[in-house]
Amino acid sequence: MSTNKPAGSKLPRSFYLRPTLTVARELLGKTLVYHHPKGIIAAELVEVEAYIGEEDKACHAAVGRTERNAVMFGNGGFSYVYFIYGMYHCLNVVTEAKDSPAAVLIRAAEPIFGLDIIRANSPASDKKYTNGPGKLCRAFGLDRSHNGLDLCGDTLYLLDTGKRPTSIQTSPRIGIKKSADCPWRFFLSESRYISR
DNA sequence: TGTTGGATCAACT
DNA sequence: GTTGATCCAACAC
Repeated sequence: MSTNKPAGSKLPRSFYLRPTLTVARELLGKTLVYHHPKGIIAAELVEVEAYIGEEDKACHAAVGRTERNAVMFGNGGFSYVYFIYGMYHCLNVVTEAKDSPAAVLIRAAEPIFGLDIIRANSPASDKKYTNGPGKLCRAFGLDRSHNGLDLCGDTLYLLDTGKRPTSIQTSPRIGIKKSADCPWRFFLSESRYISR
């Protein structure tokens, strides 16, 4: 038996308006859903990182509000997608209330739906499609045009499937040079889809 | 108007 | 462990 869409209840705005570290931890095990032009893609989140406010030197909001990071200064529950290193995009979930700039970077996920589309978006040589923020966005077909989407809308959103992960671990964030010692990376230690 | 470096990844040594 | 690919936002001038 097969389904034609992932099951679960969409996370409400109130989920995102809480403290960023709480949101980051609770995002693990949730299902990211994207209504791609070719069909529905979904993956279960297994690795995230928190970027919190203007005090966090690694957070893009540390330089103050700019055109690029403006969405982080808005209300929680929106997408923040940026382009980096000339070839990759990264997907973030904006958290906390307006004027409290913070976000959670989606680093890795386990594909559970729309594998044919993910495969079509990825290089044929690639075996792991979503074990890193750049690869995950490529697999989903996300780019800067998806910046600022309302995650309480019907294009890009997260589902609570009722799953409650038990093996959550923390570590310092990966790939940054500023404030690299903050243990704000959360991941499911038993997952085979973690980055690195 | 020009320069620089980054929340990455893969392919090297 | 190091490096190249390759774009754009931020900042210096």
